[in-house]
Amino acid sequence: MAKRRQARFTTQDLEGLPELDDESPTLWDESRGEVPRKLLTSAVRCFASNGFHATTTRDISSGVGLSPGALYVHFPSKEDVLFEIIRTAHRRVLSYVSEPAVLTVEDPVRHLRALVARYTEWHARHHVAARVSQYELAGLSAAHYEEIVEVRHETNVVFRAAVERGVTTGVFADIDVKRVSRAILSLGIDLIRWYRLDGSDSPGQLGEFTAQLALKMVMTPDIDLEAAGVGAQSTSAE
Amino acid sequence: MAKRRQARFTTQDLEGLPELDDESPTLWDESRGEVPRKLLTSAVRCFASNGFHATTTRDISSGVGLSPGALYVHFPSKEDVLFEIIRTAHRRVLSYVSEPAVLTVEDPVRHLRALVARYTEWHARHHVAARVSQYELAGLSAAHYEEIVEVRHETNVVFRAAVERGVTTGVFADIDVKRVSRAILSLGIDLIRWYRLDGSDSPGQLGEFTAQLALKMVMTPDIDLEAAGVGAQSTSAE
Amino acid sequence: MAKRRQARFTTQDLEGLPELDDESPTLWDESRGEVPRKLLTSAVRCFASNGFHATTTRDISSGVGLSPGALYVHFPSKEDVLFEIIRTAHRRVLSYVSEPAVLTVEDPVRHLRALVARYTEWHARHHVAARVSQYELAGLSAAHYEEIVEVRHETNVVFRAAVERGVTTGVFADIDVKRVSRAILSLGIDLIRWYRLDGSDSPGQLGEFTAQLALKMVMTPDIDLEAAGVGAQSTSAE
Amino acid sequence: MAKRRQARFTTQDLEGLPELDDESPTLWDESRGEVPRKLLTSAVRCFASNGFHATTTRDISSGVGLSPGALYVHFPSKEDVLFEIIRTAHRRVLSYVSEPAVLTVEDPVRHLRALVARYTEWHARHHVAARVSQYELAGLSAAHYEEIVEVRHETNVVFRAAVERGVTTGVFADIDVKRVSRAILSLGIDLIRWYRLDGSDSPGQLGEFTAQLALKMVMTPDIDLEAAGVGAQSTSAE
DNA sequence: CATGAATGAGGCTTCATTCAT
DNA sequence: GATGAATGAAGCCTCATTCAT
Repeated sequence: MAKRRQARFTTQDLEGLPELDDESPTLWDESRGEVPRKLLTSAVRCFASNGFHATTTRDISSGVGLSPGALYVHFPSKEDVLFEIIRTAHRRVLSYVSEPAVLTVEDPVRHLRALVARYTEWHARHHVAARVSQYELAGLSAAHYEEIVEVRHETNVVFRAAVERGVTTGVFADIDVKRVSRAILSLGIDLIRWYRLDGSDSPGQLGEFTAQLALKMVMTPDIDLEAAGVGAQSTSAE
Repeated sequence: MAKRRQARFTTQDLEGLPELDDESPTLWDESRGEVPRKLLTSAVRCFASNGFHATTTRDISSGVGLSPGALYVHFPSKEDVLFEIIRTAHRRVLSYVSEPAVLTVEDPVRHLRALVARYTEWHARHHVAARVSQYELAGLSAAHYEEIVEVRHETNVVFRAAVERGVTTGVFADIDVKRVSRAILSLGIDLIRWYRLDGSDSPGQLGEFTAQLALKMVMTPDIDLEAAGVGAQSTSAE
Repeated sequence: MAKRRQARFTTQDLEGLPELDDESPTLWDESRGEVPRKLLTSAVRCFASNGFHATTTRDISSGVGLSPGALYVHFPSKEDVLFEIIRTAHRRVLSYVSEPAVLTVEDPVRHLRALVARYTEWHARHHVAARVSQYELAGLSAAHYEEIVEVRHETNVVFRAAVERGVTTGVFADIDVKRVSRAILSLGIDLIRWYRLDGSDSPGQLGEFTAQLALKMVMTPDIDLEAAGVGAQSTSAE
Repeated sequence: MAKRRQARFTTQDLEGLPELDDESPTLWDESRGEVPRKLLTSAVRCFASNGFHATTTRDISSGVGLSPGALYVHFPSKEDVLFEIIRTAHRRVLSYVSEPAVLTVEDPVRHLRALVARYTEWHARHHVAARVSQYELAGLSAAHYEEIVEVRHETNVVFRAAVERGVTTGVFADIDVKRVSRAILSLGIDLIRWYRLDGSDSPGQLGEFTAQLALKMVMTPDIDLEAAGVGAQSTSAE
């Protein structure tokens, strides 16, 4: 009976992907000791493969070669581990797109381009942690959730402002700022659903590519189907 | 801290949103009886709010006013309920973008536009079921998962073909078919993360808007930063 | 390592004492089903022998031949089982000493006698449940604890009033009402520390005996050591 | 509901009652170092507030500002700490009522009075440690329990002998020695359930008061309800 | 069909105790 | 002596699932 937790990707499987190993460990505050950082890395992998609720605290600690109770020496609860991961990821993204190198770019085009490229690149490079950070929000307590929502909002504001500036200055086409910003963020985030570091795109390349798409979205005026020289037969088809 | 299953959206909450009520019940095969269909609808809401693993079979059955055992009269297991939901959703999407009204459109521009509009519209209208169908794949058994992957692939092929056709016929710019198709699908799916039926966009409007963005992505040639008339100071900044 | 829970009396041991079997089952509200009542009886025995915290939920349910989880079909938590026991015991005592047959006795002497006899008799007859009810209060939640304190207070009031009446009417000696009432309650309760139904005293006999002691305490004026005809040598000894 | 260990009295609370601070530290053999004595004092408070099983070794050591492992530098186990407390308390009581000043009193009245006064006074003064010593016996190992039972028996014998002497010499009424001794001990012990040093009675006053009650119990002949001048109506009522 | 008590397999967390530093 | 990370053995409680009614 009960065919529970058929976990498609086990910790072992992931161990086989060296790219996953390389990524998370660079994420955590160095103020933490080595063991808690390893636990966070293990948790990221487990949560990303099986989801928060399908991951046991045993999975996390045994991923570091420790006993079940060891987790609680360093974190008050499983939920706190999740929170730590999500909070860190959200903060890192925000600070990565808020660095002076990006913020100080005067030209709206280059500014947005840099923003999107960095945002996308970060999510690609940290796609495992990002998956947890985007898809496991339901595992957070109400209080922790609120805290994350704040950071998300700040990040959104950064993008909306960038698009807005381009429109206001007339460099971009006359587009719907809120909707287009939302779409740009979608492009930069949704890749976590399918991205793999060992695929054909490096994080940097994917960033550039996505930035190009974003620019097309903001710089092109709406396409008028009639004016687009579309044949008569298809006009009626719609 | 962190209460067990703090369920941001409870069944009750969702009950309060009539839009959610209206949507799922239209999804299920009419060959099924009324009770199983109600159970599926209840399950969709629970899975969407709390996730598959955080949802209990009691949540599902009590959402229809039935006792714990009732679920098993109609479904062999909780995982089968999930499978039924995900399979139905995937099939509906595929058939919705494969209808003659779309397939027979000759003009690549109008064809892609219709495709994206429909795809987006479907996900917006059924955003609750779509959330389950996209984010709870990890809850499926390996065998069921495979079955879903097939359908997803077919859907992807439809989009890739549409983009390809535009490029081949020279109607679209000379773009990277695979990457752009992927990005278009991202736009049409990612809205399930934030879309609400009671928001400012109707599914139809969002579909049109997204279609426009997709057209911009396929019809605009790459933007040359130098040629874009960017000022000198920022040129060096990059 | 760890020689935890050496439980002097196990459920089995107690099973051997038929007197224990006879007592508790008569305590519970008949509105409850048979299984919950059996669980309460089992819990009383476990808590009395090992204490609340040293009793496992498994001990309780296996004492009725059920599986570990069965307890939770009938009670929300272990603490609720304790509360139910303590509440029932406290209420029964109060109502037993508040019955018309006692309350309506006009004569203060006979009134107090009846009160003490009944109070003592109840604790003797239900000494196992009473032990839980008196010594395991620390296991209650704050809210539940408050509820019990209320009932205790009511019971205390009954005794204090009885003593007061005797003093006011001049039937008793001129004693300290509060302190003597407290002492009388001590006599009626402390027997739960050592009483056994199979000992030489029946609950009724012990009740009568204790009532006699209580009467001596209220009807005798303070003893003056000097006037008590005590020899000179001992006077200085003090 | 019901939080784990809702500890009505925490170490902090107790810290606030200077009387509690003053009492236990005087109990321990001076042959022990200062740290172990402080640990015992901390343990007494914890065990008294929450019970042995609900007290963690961390509670005890942190109550002295030490780390978890510190306890084991001085005691082999938590149970040994409990044993040390209970043994010390029991021995102190026995020796306190066995001092020459009491034993040499010739007069049975003054002898019993002194015995009860001292016994009561000790329990009042050390009511916190006494609570542990009386109510946490179930936490002891079988071997340790036996050792304690011995001491208790010796103490009981002292009281029984005192009462017996009074009866034999005709100074006391013709009472049931065993039962009355038991009742007297009840009066001297049960106060630990409710006594507080900051209440209206000092240990000495409570001792005197209880001694008076004991004397009334041994010196008064049984009260004959008929002869007690009770009115006719109540005679039949019984 | 539906019920709901019961099961049994964990899952999260706690905690007495150990041990390297 | 003291520390505090680590252990491993439970303990409370949950939950998918079964089955007699």
